[in-house]
Amino acid sequence: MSVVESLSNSMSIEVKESCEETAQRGRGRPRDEVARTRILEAALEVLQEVGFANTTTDAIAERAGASKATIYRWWSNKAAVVIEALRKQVSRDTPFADTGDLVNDIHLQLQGFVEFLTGWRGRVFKAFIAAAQNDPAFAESFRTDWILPRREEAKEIFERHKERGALAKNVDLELLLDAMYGPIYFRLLAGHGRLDADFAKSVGDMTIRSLVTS
Amino acid sequence: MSVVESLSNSMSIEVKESCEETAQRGRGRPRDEVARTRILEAALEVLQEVGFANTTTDAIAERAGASKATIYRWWSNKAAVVIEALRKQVSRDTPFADTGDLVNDIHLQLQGFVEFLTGWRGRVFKAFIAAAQNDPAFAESFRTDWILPRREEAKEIFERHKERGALAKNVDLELLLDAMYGPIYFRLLAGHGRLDADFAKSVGDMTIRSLVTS
Amino acid sequence: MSVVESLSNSMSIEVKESCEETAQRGRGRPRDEVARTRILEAALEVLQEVGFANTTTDAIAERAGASKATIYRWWSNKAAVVIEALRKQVSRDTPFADTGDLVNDIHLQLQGFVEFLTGWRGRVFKAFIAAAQNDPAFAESFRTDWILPRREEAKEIFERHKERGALAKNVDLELLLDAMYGPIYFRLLAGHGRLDADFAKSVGDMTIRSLVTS
Amino acid sequence: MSVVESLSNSMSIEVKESCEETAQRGRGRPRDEVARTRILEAALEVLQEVGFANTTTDAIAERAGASKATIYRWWSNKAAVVIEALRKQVSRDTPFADTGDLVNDIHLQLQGFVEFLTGWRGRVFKAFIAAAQNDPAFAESFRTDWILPRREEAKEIFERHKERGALAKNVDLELLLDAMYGPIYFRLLAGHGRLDADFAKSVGDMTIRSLVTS
DNA sequence: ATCTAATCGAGACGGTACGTCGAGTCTTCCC
DNA sequence: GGGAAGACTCGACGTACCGTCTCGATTAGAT
Repeated sequence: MSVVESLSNSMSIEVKESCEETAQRGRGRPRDEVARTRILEAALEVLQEVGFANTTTDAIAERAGASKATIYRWWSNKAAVVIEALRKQVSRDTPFADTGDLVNDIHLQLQGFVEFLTGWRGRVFKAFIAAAQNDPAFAESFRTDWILPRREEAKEIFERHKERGALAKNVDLELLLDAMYGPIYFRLLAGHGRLDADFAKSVGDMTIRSLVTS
Repeated sequence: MSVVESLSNSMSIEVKESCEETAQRGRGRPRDEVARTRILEAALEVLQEVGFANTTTDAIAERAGASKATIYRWWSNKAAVVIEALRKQVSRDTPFADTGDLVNDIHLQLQGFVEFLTGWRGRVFKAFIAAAQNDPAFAESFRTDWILPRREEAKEIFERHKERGALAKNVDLELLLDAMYGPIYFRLLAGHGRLDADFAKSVGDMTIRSLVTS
Repeated sequence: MSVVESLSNSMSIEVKESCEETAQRGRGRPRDEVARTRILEAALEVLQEVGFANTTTDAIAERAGASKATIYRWWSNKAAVVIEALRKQVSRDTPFADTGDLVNDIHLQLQGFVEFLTGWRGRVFKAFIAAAQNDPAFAESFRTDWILPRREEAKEIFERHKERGALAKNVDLELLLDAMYGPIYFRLLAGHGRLDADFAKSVGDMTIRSLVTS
Repeated sequence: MSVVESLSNSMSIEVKESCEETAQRGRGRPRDEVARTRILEAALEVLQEVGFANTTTDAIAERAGASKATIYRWWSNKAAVVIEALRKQVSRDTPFADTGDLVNDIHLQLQGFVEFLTGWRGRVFKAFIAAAQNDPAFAESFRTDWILPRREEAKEIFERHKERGALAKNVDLELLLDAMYGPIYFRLLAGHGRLDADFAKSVGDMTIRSLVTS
């Protein structure tokens, strides 16, 4: 069983497909957008079923009813296909809780995130993070499109808690968010312990304790 | 089959056998500990030079002056060798701090870990985590040969702090460790913020605050 | 899976496709007949230089400028390649005589076979037979890829002699072939007597005598 | 599944074990003759069960309750052990038939030989012949100890038939014997057709036909 | 109504690494 | 010093996957 797959994806991945590209269409047969879609769907299915390491381009091609040549014509390598497939799936989860009560917000948010990770989206999300470790361009996208917007959303809410006095002004929000999410990411990726509602509760409690004393 | 090897954290080539090791020594030629050490060292060198993805068992074997068969006799696959090699080095270069002072221990440990992650070993470590997400066998090795032994090491020290009364008896050590390491893993993998001594200090402070109130 | 390939005894690199070959040509890149030829030639060269026991698939692949995968796509194992390579050469250098005269055909064929066995290919052939005794898979290849095709070739010619009336209809061709080749195999393997043109002549004479009276 | 095993047995095989060797016994523990016997018996058993190609020294050692070192101390390689083990088993079969009637003698002899080959001794005999192809020393022994004595025996009987006038004086007995045994050896080793009483009968008939007309 | 060029499915190809297996050697302890 | 146990080096095996390539068949815009 092969373990490594991330050879030379240091180069940027061509994913952008702007609509106006059809304008410059030359003479020949136009790109088959159906095939493209089938390939991405197939990639996601295979990925979910067997994991990244056991995902082969042959398997994707076969399931998509496409040929490997078609895959490699449009994506530079296996990782690029899978990553583009993942990108669409990991887009949205529940918005940050905003009940007006700090303790409640934290607990609800952690509960929701753990729920999101438990289930098939968790598997995909793990693959998503893994992919980001191997490809700088994808890592950038991971931060910009996923991590940062969600942190901004959370920080806005925490800012309101600060204004209400529920949260001390001098609390480092970056650190607070790391304290909340870090342990959950850790268990997700290292798998050394259960990742369930109880754990979410404990992490929330601990986070809150570290705040109250400050 | 994974190779559990939490017997001796001795840093050198000592063939010294502790009492319980003589028990399992039957007849026949004993395991060549020198070869074992050479293999781990070679793995580390290859890892450093060509990166995780380009590390091959043949290269390790050749550099170690050992045969592939010997590698596969003692480690279930390439991943296991590489993981153990790196973990050994960490245990050696960054043993869990044991100064007798809880606060100090936590800070020192986090400083050491962040330092470890800054540099080429950090890149390798990220590759490990990525690989673990993709391949169940690798994930198992990663947990068994890296995560769990390190945690055991830390928990023993915390247990002593509990006995001394520096730490409340009812503290959940698993949770404590997640609180310490989680934020660091998070920044390592998501890259949304700096991963330096200051951050380590902040995480340590926060962890300790959450303990004092409990 | 053994590769039956009794289609074209063409001695060169012709990619010419006969009528029934187009039938099995589906879509996709067609088999590279040049590579196939190169592999068989390389096998023969390696065989000659280092002997059967020291012939490796890697060596054949490298010399042929092919990949091992290609070899194993078309031949079930090393033995099959080597057997086919040698058999092809024999069919080419020593095609079954077809002069129209039965007596002549038999004598020429036995002369050619004895000549073949005298020299390096005789040594290789002995190694083949030895290997066939020890390994069922090899034995199967040896029968399918060597013995049977050669016998079919001969039987076709004998059938024509039957139609011309030179050979009685009730002659058992299997037995006839055993009578011709058996004594030669016997001396080759047991080495109890000379294996030369005189012997071939004598065996031919004796075989013919046994036919005339029948 | 490995096919080849005959690497470097071109060197002569040390088998001689004269009884007076015990006289020159030195200081240490004397050779364990029981172990030697066990090894040879084990070799024969393994050989019969799995064939030469699948016979491993480990398997022999394990079954014999011996160690590989002991095997290699007394035999130069795997072939040497197996050959010595075989040598004793293939020693005797039925003596050449001598009924006074030439036709009868030939048929009886061929029947007996085919019977001998059918059954477990046939398997061993095949391995015996195969071994002779790879080792000159063993080939010599095969000829001297097995082939030639039996041919002499047969020739004596045929000489008496000549004196009685049942056989023409000018018949080449060597050739006659090759005609009788060759086809049987051929089928035994190439396995392209049945090797049974019917075949023996046919070969006998054919041999006799070739004689009568001469 | 062709011609021409880009695209598609299929699948063979060179290459690289994998993990396994067997041969024959060596090292320890036991007798 | 022989023998059992078993770890070691060496080298070939056959497999798997990657990314490239070459076919014949499609599919439009250009001529």
